Amino acid sequence: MHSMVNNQEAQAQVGPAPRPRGRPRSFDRATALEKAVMAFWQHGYEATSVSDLTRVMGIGAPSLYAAFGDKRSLFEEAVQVYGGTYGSFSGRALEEGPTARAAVERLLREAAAEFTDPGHPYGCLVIHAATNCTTPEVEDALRRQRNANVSAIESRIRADVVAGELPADTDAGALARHAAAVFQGMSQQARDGATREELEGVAEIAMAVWPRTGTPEG
Amino acid sequence: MHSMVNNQEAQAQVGPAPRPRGRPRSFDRATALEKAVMAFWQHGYEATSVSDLTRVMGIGAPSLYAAFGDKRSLFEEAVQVYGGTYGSFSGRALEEGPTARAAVERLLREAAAEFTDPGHPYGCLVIHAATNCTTPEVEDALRRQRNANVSAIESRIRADVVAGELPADTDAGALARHAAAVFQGMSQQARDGATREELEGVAEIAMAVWPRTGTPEG
DNA sequence: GTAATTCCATAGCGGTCGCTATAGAAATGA
DNA sequence: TCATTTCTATAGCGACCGCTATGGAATTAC
Repeated sequence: MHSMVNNQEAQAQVGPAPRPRGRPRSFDRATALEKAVMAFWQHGYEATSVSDLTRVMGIGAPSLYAAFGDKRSLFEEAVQVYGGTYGSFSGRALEEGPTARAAVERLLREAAAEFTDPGHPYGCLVIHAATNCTTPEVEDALRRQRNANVSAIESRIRADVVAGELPADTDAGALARHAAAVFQGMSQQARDGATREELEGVAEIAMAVWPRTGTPEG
Repeated sequence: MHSMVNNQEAQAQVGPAPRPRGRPRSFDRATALEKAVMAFWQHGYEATSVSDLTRVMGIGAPSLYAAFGDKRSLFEEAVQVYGGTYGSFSGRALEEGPTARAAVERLLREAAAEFTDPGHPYGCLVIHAATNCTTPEVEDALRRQRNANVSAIESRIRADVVAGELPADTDAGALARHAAAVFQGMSQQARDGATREELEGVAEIAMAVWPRTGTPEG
């Protein structure tokens, strides 16, 4: 009974959704979740109390637990929403960029804009929301995600090396780690008050380190 | 009576230190403070409870409050100790480097070693210890310190520009912010498990962006 | 030795944490 | 309308938070 998940949410899009008996939920789940994303994004996992969450989500504590399980599940779901919306630009940049260089350049340039967008908290949720966290599982989950992003950049670079787009002696791991460090540093700078233009300057400077071969310009 | 500071610590090195009456403290203040530095460094300000502190410092709560005021004062003192020891390399690098380029190169290279030293927590206390902090004064204090470091790098670069060591059109602010972003990103990477060698690779790549004039090589 | 002083350990303060039992209100199918 | 179902709000659980009053032990000056 304790760890029982509300199977109402679990089985999405199965059949014509037979109207459940009894009183329906009086708040919009997605809207409330979006509010939770913002709270976690701004204050981090632990510094955002359930009391804070119920206030910004506009619901009572029992409703929160009925709809989202517990605080940790809500956070995990919030991270997932973030990754599918505000944070999706990074994956898109790496996938759609014609070259690794173009992909990373787009990654950093869009990060400058995204990290300083006044429409939401500054910086990257994945980078900051689980730092100084007394729940190791939560901290580790986001750490794994960050390291996976580094690996994704490295894979993109490695693909360009084998394709001859980058020199054969390119240190893909180091180059990827450098890009990730700049990315993460930009997020920190955004939190510390840097403007979009300033971060774009950082991105531009960082891109100067890339080796140029393959398509000789001019 | 409440905000009374122990004037025993306040007036240091004034006269031959007349032995205070009563039972002397039975623990070494500096040693206990060092333990607090480590705890705050590893877990951050809020995630380190007074209970954690008394345990690692090996003293009772009343002793802690008598010797250090309150948790926040202890943290501020810990930050000061950090800045004068483990974190002092950054200031030294900027002061002692013959050129801005050499200074930043030394800054990043020593950061790679310092951030991954197995003898203490990874990364930089100033960067991480006050993130996701519900006490704005604490968070702001470290933010100001980080931004002051960016300004220090910028000043060092600007000095080289006026000295002709760097091109006149050098964007000192952007170059400084880039170095700071790499520095902060390296700290994050260290926390996420990057090795010293990996961070040295990042530092080396990052240094490739620097313009070269003044002393033409060869 | 004696009195004065300061240490420290225990125990507990009010407050907040994440979480939940309870029960009344609201919306359902019949 | 009625009985059923599920919502929500209040209130409170035990645990921990930062912090401190109390009192006995330890060390001092005399």
